[in-house]
Amino acid sequence: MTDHDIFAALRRRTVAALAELLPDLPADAFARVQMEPPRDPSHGDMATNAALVVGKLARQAPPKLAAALAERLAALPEVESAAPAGPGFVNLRLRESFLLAQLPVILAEGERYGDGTASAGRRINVEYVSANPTGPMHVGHCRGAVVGDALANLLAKAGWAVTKEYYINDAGAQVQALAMAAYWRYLQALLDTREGQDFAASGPAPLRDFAASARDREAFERTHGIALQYGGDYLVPVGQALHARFGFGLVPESGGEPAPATLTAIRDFTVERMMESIREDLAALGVTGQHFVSEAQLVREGKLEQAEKVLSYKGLIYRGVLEPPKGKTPEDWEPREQTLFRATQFGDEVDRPLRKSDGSGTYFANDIANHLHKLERGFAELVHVWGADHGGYVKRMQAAVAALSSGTVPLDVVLTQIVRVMKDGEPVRMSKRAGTFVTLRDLLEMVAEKVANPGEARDAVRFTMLTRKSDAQMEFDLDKVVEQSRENPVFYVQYAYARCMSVLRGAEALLGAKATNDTFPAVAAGLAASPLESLADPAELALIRRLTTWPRTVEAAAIAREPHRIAFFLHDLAGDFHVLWNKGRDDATLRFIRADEPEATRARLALVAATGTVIRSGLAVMGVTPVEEMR
RNA sequence: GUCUCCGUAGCUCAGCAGGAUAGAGCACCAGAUUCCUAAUCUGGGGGCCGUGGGUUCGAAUCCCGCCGGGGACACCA
Repeated sequence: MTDHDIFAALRRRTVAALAELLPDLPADAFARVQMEPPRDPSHGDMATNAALVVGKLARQAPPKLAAALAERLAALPEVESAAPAGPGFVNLRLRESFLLAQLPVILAEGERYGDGTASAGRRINVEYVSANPTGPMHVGHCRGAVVGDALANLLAKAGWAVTKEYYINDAGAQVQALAMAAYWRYLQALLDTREGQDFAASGPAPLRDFAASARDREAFERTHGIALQYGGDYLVPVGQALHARFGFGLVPESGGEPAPATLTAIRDFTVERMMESIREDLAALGVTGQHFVSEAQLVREGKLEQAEKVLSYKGLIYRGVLEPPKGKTPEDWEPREQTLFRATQFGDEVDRPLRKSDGSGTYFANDIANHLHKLERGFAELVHVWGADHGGYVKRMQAAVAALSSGTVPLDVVLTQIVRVMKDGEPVRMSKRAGTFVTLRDLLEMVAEKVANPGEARDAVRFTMLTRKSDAQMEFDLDKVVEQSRENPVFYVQYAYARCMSVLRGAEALLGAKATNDTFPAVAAGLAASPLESLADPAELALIRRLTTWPRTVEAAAIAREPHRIAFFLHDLAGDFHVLWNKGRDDATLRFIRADEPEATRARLALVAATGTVIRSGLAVMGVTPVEEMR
């Protein structure tokens, strides 16, 4: 429904009026016409740049055109007055009745208010998190998860048909290294058993020494001639699980390394366990409903070869030797003939290799396969949320998607910057589990220690992660996220909603129902027919004006792929509501519930319910639960 | 060296796909608060939007060059 967006509605009327004034102009001449709230409220409720934008094409002086346009707009039923201003703006003042009429619209539509149709239901694939299944998720993943999830929700609200996706990097060297580390932990688990100890004491010599080396990391690495990449404790339970599942069955018969098939079994088992743990972490964050795509499976299905074929058919693949990167040549650089993709034809700096010297695909090649897979499923737009350290990867991926789709499918990449977790003014670095970084679980637990329940911690984390533009670095202050004060936007917004609920609870007799989160939609809908004429205070009208900007906020944020705007909008909205609440403290006639004025009370309840509706709607996008009561 | 993101009030950050006098919170200053909806409220000071050009009726916003900071830069993912 775009007609609940009164800015869009009046923009259409403006364009129509303009088209009548200037019948010779082509329709696309009005593309840049905007209708927006003016910065300065004294300019009115809305302003349009229409005369400025088309003045040149129409060979008319903007101020003159603005005057003519204003005359027409003033005649509209929604408009109280219209006046040309400045270099060619037209300022509109809306009829109060028209503004007030938006409240029943909001109340009737409920949380659907703000839903968009501009995207016409285009299918969009939003891939996020995609943490390697080699360890626990850390705070960086956490931010990506929250941003991605909120962005997906936002796009869905704005009218896209959204698929949330998680790409599992379960092929390649890193999961091989993971398998070795899990194998090491498995041997350790064996040694912790009676049988294992007996074996280590009296088994066949080479095998015994080999197994016993697992007690010590360095000895294990020496014996196997490898360096363990994943030494974190989180694999200890995996080792135990491997033992429980396979008993002694994974120990190679003659010492030596485990057979490839054994290692594969270990790898699959371990990846599965890691993914389970990641899913648990995501669920704790409230991130669910993702579609999981396995890199290994794409490789097995030959998606890589298919992708190569497509590109090859388009003449975009060749054998060649790359120049060393300028300014910083790796020490072991040597000229090497490789299978290359002509990424430079699509705006990348250099052509990119698709095959390693052993013939297997590079990560990039597999990722191309992943994107072919997406395109085959019919997505019209693709979005990724990546950590900023992958910024250098954006161009080549966009080049690949442009090549595969012949430029018909855009790929947008949202980069999220580093999160520094702060506690008592100091950065928190260490993790009990992973040794080097703060895990997502650590973060949730640290926040949960300070609040009543895990849900509250999840909400605080999600909201806070969205209080910065995603490509700006962020400090996550553990002391502030749970602080109950105006300084904390999470609290500030939640408190506004709680106050809305508090008012509605206080009006139970009048509403004939008790207001709770569950009954809220019915209560709000029931207020849609309230008489509203008594709403006239500037603070009340300011709040209504804010509410009417919700649809355009959703649309703009979705197009810009910037979910943080929802958090800022809610903060502003909460601010308007708190102002009104505070006025009621000074002036009893502005209190929401007035025993002597049932009509005025119903009108204010309608306003309160509309405010609550939009807050709920915004929180839903962010994946945050509204709190109906605060104590 | 190349690419990329960033540079806005003392601090932390917004700035709505170029728009009219650049905003918020904190901090600072000055008031209010026996009653009322105080996990406070009202008001105020404070910025050549890093810098130099360009495009435009109009630039914090778009383009180019500098300065300063983060990140990434052949078979790793």
